[in-house]
Parts: sequence; structure tokens; C-alpha cells
Amino acid sequence: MMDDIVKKLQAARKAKGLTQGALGAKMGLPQSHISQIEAGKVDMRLSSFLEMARFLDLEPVLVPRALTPAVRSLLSGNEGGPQPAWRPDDMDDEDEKEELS
Amino acid sequence: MMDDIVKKLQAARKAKGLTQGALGAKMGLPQSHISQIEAGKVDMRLSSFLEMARFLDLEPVLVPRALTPAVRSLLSGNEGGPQPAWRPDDMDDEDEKEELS
DNA sequence: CGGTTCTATATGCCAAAACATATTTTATTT
DNA sequence: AAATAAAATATGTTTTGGCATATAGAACCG
Repeated sequence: MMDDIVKKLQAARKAKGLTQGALGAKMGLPQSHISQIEAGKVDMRLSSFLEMARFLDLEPVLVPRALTPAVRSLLSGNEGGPQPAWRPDDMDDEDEKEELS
Repeated sequence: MMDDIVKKLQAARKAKGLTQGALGAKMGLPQSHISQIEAGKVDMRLSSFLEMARFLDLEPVLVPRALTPAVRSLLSGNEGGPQPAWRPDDMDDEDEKEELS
């Protein structure tokens, strides 16, 4: 339960290289709360959801059911897969290991 | 500030010809609560938001900022303006009047 | 106008989110 | 392995949504 949309938020946070603490700091929320949210243990307020989404450069859009396929295909490749799209600042390229989430 | 996304929900409800009471009944919520929500006097829970959206055949999607223009243009004409897009079931085409919300 | 329907306000209770803080568990790095 | 950083749990207090219910106001229609 606690819709996969929350997982999208988590994925976006990681993709931006933010820690729970960092995001929490930006939003004025404790790290522990972010954790609760991402773990689906808390049913956050709409305002928190919207705020969080925007801190992650995501715009919540209400798409009519009939158009969701079109929208999803439009979004495919940009937000579906796990492409980091960048590297952490201090990475000296000395140890090329896989991180499996 | 209780984002306009709530207004979208309200618009969708009206577009479907549902009253607050009818929607509330479908969702198992009192009409008074729907009113509070639409008036922006309540910061509803994420689950309520998602539930409400889906009862209105809307799918909440998180769109990366960079892609919102594309998505919006894709959605234009279907959810931007006040085009009913359908007619109430029992309309015999005899009285072509405007209803102003 | 009076009746009906839809919407907005109001009061009160309770369960749960929000919040603060601390601690533990789990990576990650040297 | 030890140290550091990140994430998950834990506990307790405050705040607020969810809910019931009741009523008042608005818009609509005969």
C-alpha cells in the first residue's frame, strides 16, 4: 500500500544525490520523518507531499485516466529507469563498483 | 498554499457531474469534509488525495520539471479548459442552456 | 414564494501525523 | 576492523485531519 508514488519520491531524492537528512533540512523536517514517509509508515499531508515533490523538481500532475498511457510513454526513459545521470561530487574514479540500491 | 491541484480535483468532480455529497458517499466521507477540502481549509492526507483523484478517474503523476511543458501540452484541450466532453446520461437534446458552474 | 438540492460552517471526539530527540542498525570508506 | 555517514526505530508531546452530526446559507426550480 501507500502508493508507489512515494517510491517515486524516494527514487527522485536518490537520483539527486540527497540524503534523507539533507532533504529534511531543506524542508524543515527531521530525518526520521523522511524515513517514516519513505518507508510508507506514515500517511503524509498533501502539503508535505507537494512540498517534497517540488524540492525534488517534480511537478504533481493529475492526468485523466484515458491519457495516462500517453503521458507515461512521454516520460519513459527520463524517470522510469535507474539512470543516475551524474556522479557524486567527490568521486575520484578509482573504485568502480556496483551499488545495488 | 493548498495548491491549485485541489482546484483541479474540484473541477474534475464538477465535470463528472458529481455533488460533494455524491463524491463523499463514494469515498465514504461526509459531504462536509469534501467541502472543507475543496475550500482549502484542510490539509488532507496523501491517501485521501490519491483516493479522491482515482474516484475522479485522475491519475496523480510526478513529472520532472523539465518535462512539464510537454506533458501539459499533451493534456491541453482535455483537462485545461471547461469542455464537458460528454453529456449527462438523461439529456434529450431539447434544452440547450448554459450552466455557469 | 416555498420546497428541494447543494454547499458552507460549527462543535466535539479520537486517532494519527507532525515534530523533537535519541538511539540503533545498516552501509560506506579508509 | 574502525570510523564515518546514512537510514531506520523508538518514545513522548502537540497538532490536526478524519469523522459524526447538525445547522445555516445559496442556488435552483416549481
